[in-house]
Amino acid sequence: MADKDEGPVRSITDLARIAGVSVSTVSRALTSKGALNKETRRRIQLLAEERGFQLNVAAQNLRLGRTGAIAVLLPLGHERGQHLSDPFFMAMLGWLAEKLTDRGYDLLLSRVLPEGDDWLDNFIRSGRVDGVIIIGQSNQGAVLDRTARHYEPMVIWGAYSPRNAYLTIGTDNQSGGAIAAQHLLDKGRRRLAFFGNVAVPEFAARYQGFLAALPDEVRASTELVHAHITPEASYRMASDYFASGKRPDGIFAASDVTAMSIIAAAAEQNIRVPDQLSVVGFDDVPMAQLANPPLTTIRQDIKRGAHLLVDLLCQRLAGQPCQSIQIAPAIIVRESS
Amino acid sequence: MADKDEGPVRSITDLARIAGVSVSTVSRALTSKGALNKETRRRIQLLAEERGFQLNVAAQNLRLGRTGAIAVLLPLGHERGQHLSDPFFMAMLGWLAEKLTDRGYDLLLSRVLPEGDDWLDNFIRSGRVDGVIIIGQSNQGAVLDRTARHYEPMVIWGAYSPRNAYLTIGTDNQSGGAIAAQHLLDKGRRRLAFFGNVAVPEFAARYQGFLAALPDEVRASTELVHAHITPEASYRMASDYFASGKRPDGIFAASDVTAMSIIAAAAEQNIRVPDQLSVVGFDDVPMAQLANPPLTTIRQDIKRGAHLLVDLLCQRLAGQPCQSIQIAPAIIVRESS
DNA sequence: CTGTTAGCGCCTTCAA
DNA sequence: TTGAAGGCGCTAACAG
Repeated sequence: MADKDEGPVRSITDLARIAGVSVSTVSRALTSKGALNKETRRRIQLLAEERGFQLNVAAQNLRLGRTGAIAVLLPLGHERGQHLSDPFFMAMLGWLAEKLTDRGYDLLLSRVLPEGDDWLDNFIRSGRVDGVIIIGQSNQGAVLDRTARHYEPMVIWGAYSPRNAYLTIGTDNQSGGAIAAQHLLDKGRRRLAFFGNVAVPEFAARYQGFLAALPDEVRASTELVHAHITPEASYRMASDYFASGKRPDGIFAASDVTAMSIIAAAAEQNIRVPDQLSVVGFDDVPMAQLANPPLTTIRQDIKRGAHLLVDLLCQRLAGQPCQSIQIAPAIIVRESS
Repeated sequence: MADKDEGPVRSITDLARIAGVSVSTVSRALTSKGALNKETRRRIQLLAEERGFQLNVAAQNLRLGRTGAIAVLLPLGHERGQHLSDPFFMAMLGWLAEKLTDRGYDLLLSRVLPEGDDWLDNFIRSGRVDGVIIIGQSNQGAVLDRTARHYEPMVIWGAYSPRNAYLTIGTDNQSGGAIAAQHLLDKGRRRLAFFGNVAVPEFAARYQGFLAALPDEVRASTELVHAHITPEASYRMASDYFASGKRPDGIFAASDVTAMSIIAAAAEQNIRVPDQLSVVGFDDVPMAQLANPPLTTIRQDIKRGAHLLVDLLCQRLAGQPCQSIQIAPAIIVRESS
């Protein structure tokens, strides 16, 4: 029947010629859309398989007016370091990849150095993706707000604020801070410090929740130490801090990486954790249980967060109404406190 | 001059109408390709900016017969755990993202559960990307070999073997193993063990290099402990191992994550590192210096590796000849040994 | 220097 | 049930 036409099959046109049918028939057979004789469909699908042919996704998408891809953007606004290697983001990225694949989307990964205030609009207008997930609002709240007014399919992982025009999914950072405070108080700690960069909205909320849960006299003496997010910077900051003679008995760190850096710096200066100093982290990254001593930390449910991000984005893409969600954190008590 | 035509500008056709020129003129102006009157070009670029118009990348790519994207694939063949959160891989991904962006490519991230032996061909034939970078050959050597015979633009991060038909970039794992062995010997250690899953070719090479560098009598007593890659699994394995009364004085771990798990398990059973036990890791992930004690490890130059991967892939895309490269590892001595 | 035209590979309406 | 034809947004000959 079919000509034993050799040569590579590059398009439905080729396949149609070989099968002796029209391109539209091939299209219908391979997309399983539209009415088509069962036998014809099977025959063409078989032929395609045999010849190793698959529809060209790019052309398909162009025709359908979509891209089939979702961008995951990491704005590196406040921290220039190797942000992308932060274990928290990485775990998040893993779950996002899985969830987006399940939904039939490709994941386009992009590190962004936000320059000026139209990097986001530019990216969106280039038309490479159908929607955008942004991990961490960094210091780009204004840009996000502006874009959100005219671009729907965008969801941000980060701290919630009723003032934001954009959709967020994120841990309830304030209550996380409060839990950490209560835990340190329960341990009898009274000379406290917070390590973190409060220019990052998420960290600011953790600090605020922490402070708010302390009795006045404790709060008054609580120190704020501006630690950066990379291990190196955190370590140096903690080292200098201890070297200057500061001896708090409880530290709440804005992230597990910072907490582990603090423990390392403390060990070096013979400050015993948890005997002399209790340390509480934030995130519960996989590495936290391998810290020495294993890290007490405020757990963010990363998997759930990733799922919510994708679900919400898909709702937006489907034109359904939806709203920001805060996820309740939980404390994981190990041995560092 | 130009009509003050309102309404959104969705394509070069729209913009051409507004500007009173032809579509090809707009195309030439916006791509900065082809000869064009300087003034005309400026005028159209300005107009585009003003109306917030950018070329549709998807259409552009379709026309040019490319996609502008490179896939980064993670075959999760041998380990079902959260491989994507492995810090080594993450650091690699970060550098790849940066380097590919520099080269004008998008990065398409995909976790792959290799099923059957045509997952790779299927992916490639879907035409979503111009090239493929695969992180870790896992247990998929045969699949990679077969694909490499008919698909050029593919580079693999992993162990080199002259038997492979595919291009690899990777650390010289054997010599890394040898360096670790020499270091432990120098420290006076003689009762040794290797922790790692030797079904993974990279780990097998580390083990092999390790063994080969040992004197016969030490080698004969060296134990192989089959530890998985996730922190949880490694920790459990090390815990059971120590609990069973085993007391080596030197351990070489296939990865930093495993090494840190071993240290955590040792600490729990009051085995002092490095007094009673020297531990050497592999990778030098950022976290390694935060371990307690800070981890002695065989460093892989991840940044250089990522750059080479991208460079090599681009050479392939340009049709230039190229060959596999091994990167020399270096030991970073800290306090765990 | 600029316009006209023919596709890139696919989907879909309309007709047969 | 199937085919013909137009077009998604863009680029690149080829003319003028």
